[in-house]
Amino acid sequence: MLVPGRRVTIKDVAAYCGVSTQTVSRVMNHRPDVALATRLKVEQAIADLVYTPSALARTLGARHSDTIGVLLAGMAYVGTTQTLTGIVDESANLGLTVLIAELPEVEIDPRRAISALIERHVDGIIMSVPDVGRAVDRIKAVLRDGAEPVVFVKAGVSNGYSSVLVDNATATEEVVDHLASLGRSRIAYISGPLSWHEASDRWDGWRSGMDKHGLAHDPGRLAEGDWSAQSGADAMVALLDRVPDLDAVVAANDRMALGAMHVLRKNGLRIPDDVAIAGFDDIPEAPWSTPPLTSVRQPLAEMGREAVRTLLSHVEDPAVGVQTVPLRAELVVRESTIGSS
Amino acid sequence: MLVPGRRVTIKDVAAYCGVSTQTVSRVMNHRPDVALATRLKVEQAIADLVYTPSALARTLGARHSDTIGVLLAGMAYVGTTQTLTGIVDESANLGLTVLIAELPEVEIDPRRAISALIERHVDGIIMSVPDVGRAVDRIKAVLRDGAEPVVFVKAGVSNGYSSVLVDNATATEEVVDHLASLGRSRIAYISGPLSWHEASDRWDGWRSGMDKHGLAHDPGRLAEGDWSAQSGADAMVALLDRVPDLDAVVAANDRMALGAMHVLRKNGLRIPDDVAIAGFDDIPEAPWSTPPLTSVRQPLAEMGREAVRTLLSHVEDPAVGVQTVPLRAELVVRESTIGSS
DNA sequence: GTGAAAGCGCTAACAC
DNA sequence: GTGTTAGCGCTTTCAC
Repeated sequence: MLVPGRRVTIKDVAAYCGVSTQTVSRVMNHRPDVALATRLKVEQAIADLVYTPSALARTLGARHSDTIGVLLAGMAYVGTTQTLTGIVDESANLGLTVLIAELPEVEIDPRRAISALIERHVDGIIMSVPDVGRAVDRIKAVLRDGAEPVVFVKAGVSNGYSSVLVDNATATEEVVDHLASLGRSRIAYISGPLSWHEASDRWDGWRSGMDKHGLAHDPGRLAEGDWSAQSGADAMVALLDRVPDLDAVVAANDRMALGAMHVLRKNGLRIPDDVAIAGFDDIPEAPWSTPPLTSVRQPLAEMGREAVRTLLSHVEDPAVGVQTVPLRAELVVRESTIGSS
Repeated sequence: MLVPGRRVTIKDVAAYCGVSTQTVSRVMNHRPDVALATRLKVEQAIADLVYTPSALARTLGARHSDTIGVLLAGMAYVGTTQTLTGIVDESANLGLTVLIAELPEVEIDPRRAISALIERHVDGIIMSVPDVGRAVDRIKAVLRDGAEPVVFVKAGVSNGYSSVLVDNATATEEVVDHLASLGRSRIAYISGPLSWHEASDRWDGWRSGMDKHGLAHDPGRLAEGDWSAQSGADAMVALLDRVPDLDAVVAANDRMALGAMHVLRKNGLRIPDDVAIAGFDDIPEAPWSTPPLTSVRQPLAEMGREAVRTLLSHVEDPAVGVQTVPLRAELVVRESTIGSS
């Protein structure tokens, strides 16, 4: 009974069962003021005609879309996907649809991507973009003042918008605490690109941790990578050259830690006997490296869920103030720092 | 000059510069039949008012959205993200927007997710869902007959829809060829869940490869995992018990291979001297395991791009026939099979 | 409880 | 070249 090629509309349903389109609309929106007999009749018609309502038309008429936009950058980076999963899950729970706009590269002008979301009448936007260089500033510049509520995830604290994030500095400090408690004192650091806010926060954490324990953290003990395993290996080579007597390494992410472990092993250094090493992210492979890697686990999916809830609070009450939601990261200790037995 | 809270519409722009909405529409769509002076005037007005056209309204009027939908399942699995990146990139190149619907779990009823896409008037849909159990059949059952063009990625060959995929069986056969050429003969296999089409294809490849070289592939040499590293470790334990003299292992993905390597090492077996091992996927960590892991690299991003192009060919010419686009996977040989020097 | 009318923001088809 | 008239499919507002 389908009319191929033509969309089944609310009018078709109305005509099919002899009511007005308004009544069909009421049934679809579960409004109470419809007689039971009518409701049944309409529901049958909807089923018979395989009617799929148009979200576009609904949004246009209703002035809200029940849809939130997500600006994503660097989907290839660890974690982005998990955050997105949290966003999608929680949105489904709350009856929201998620629209995704991807920035192929972090440093690209976000104007078009954000427009794509606004053009589709999203009720609000979650910015899941690493705070690199002026990326977040550029986003803020594009946002029409206050037209749509916005929440940042993993970035952009105290920029005038709400944000959900973990305290990278404190988490890294805890890694240093852990190593210091094990008696390590000559601790080197492999950083991510310092243009990344996350990287510089973690670096801060390493330094304040070292300070706390009265340990040296001169620039000679720092090497900057680009998050890749290869860059971690390169950084390790440089550090071994500059600090031959180091007894521990903290890496700003797990991939760089894996690269560094490779180099340590090549140089005949035993992990953790000679050099202890810890990463950040707790990627799925971390427990399966040789030896299993101590790391910091961020509640990535939970951050996504929290971002949705925070955004919704803004959508429902535009007068609500800026909120900063800090979540705790967790140190996961494995053999790369404590050894096996 | 912004009117806060109210959307700037085409009417505002038209009134602002004293032309009809139609003329504004023409300018926005880069139609040639507009006088240069008028065009300039309108463009200035658009800039002045910070006008963002409504994609919703445009779609409703134009009867096409220039938007394609992607049904995604198992974003946590390796590769899904890369395929999505390819889809997003190529879509941007072709001036298309991508709408994503996520299935939280593979086995969930896809009806709602597909509806969400159709409700938003997508011009076509890419199904990026692993072929598990009856998942693909269920999708086909939901599709309104031929209303929207559909392309499957990494699944669903010869189901009446176009599809883009790699030949998993042949790729796995090449892994066996490689090991056989190295003189390995007692080759065990760690499979993914056999309810997954991809897993059973790879298993087929292992068996036909073993057959080709006259090697035994009895069920005792097969262990089934769930793609996780832990399950690979468990499988390896079982295999060592059943086939104590094995000299090589093929795993259906890299994570299970990592788990298996862990167990081999725990048992004092040297890789690859005693046991060679190969995985599948070539995850970023594969070159950095101990030893670096031989694996099979799929052109995941390219599959995404190809899927977009194939879908577009259907959108542009509804009469075009079903297409099957096979892409080649590539064996990446590393030390886990050939040793270091 | 139900229906009629107007409008959401845009484009297609036709005038001029 | 440009404007006018109808919609696209739905929701709102206000009748009855």
